[in-house]
Amino acid sequence: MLGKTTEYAIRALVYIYIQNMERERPGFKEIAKMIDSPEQFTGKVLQNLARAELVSSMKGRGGGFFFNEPTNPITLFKVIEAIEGKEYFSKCGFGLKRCDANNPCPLHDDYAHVRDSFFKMVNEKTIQSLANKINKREATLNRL
Amino acid sequence: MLGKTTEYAIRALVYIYIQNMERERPGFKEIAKMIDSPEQFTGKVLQNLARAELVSSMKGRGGGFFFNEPTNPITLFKVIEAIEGKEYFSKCGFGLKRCDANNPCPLHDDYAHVRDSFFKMVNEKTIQSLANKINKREATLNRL
DNA sequence: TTATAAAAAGACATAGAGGTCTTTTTATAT
DNA sequence: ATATAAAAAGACCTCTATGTCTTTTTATAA
Ligand code: FES
Ligand code: FES
Repeated sequence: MLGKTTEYAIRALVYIYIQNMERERPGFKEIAKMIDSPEQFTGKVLQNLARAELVSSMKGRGGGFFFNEPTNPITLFKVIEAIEGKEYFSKCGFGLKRCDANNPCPLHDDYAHVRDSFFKMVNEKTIQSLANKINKREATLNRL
Repeated sequence: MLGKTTEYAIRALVYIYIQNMERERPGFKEIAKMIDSPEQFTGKVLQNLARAELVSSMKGRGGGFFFNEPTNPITLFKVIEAIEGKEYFSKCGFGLKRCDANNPCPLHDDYAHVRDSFFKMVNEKTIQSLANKINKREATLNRL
């Protein structure tokens, strides 16, 4: 459903948050290793996230990526929006120019339901909630 | 969610089915016009669908695309499978190599639910059922 | 104040999706 | 038989997602 870029972004932010809890500021090479993503490309993705102010970074010795605290919870939607664009959850599933409930495509009723539950989910889940699941060993960050 | 190619494919098949009910065998130029898709590319997509035996075609004067009757209902899943590949509904939403409920990613429970309702939908909806909605004027094929 | 370690930046490369153009094949009507 | 109309095929093209390589900037430690 989501592009690889967005997947890397979410996993990277979760890892950064976990490390921040240990008072660490990981760099992109370490992050890429831990989330199993291409190193340089992960750097680029993090640059974009920093520009979008979803994460902070410091250059130089001892630098790396981190969240300013207190951090407002970052929903997955914010990450998706920043990378895939604002229209991601309003497109017609049948491919029409616009989704319009008043002049629907033949898929509209069912598709809109699925799309909206996806939308609901990414608005409920946050980088922080995913990180907590991993810290409680209820879920895994990677499959190395 | 779905690629443009798949969207064209579904709309094209629906249009062909509607025309077949009127004893017509539309060609790809007519189809592309009616579903508002790029002409030549739509031809290619239909070639692939014909190879996958989701539709039949006849060359030569009076030729075009059609369904052999009696046609088994074609689920949207069959179309998606033919174009996007078999893994479309089994991927991990967090980007891990495999989705595994026994060693889940932190998104698994919620993502799998959304993914499975999408899967259920595309297995219930058929080219025929969408075409019928359009014929009953309950939905539109295009937005010209 | 110099060396070092880190992100930022920019140029480039690759693959796949999406799309166009031209030629070939084939069925039908005349 | 010949002209015509249609899909099939194949060679391209373009754009976007994804990914790599090299250089620059900047903060810190020694
Ligand atoms: S009109 Fe197609 S999904 Fe709403
Ligand atoms: S393990 Fe990630 S969705 Fe199932």
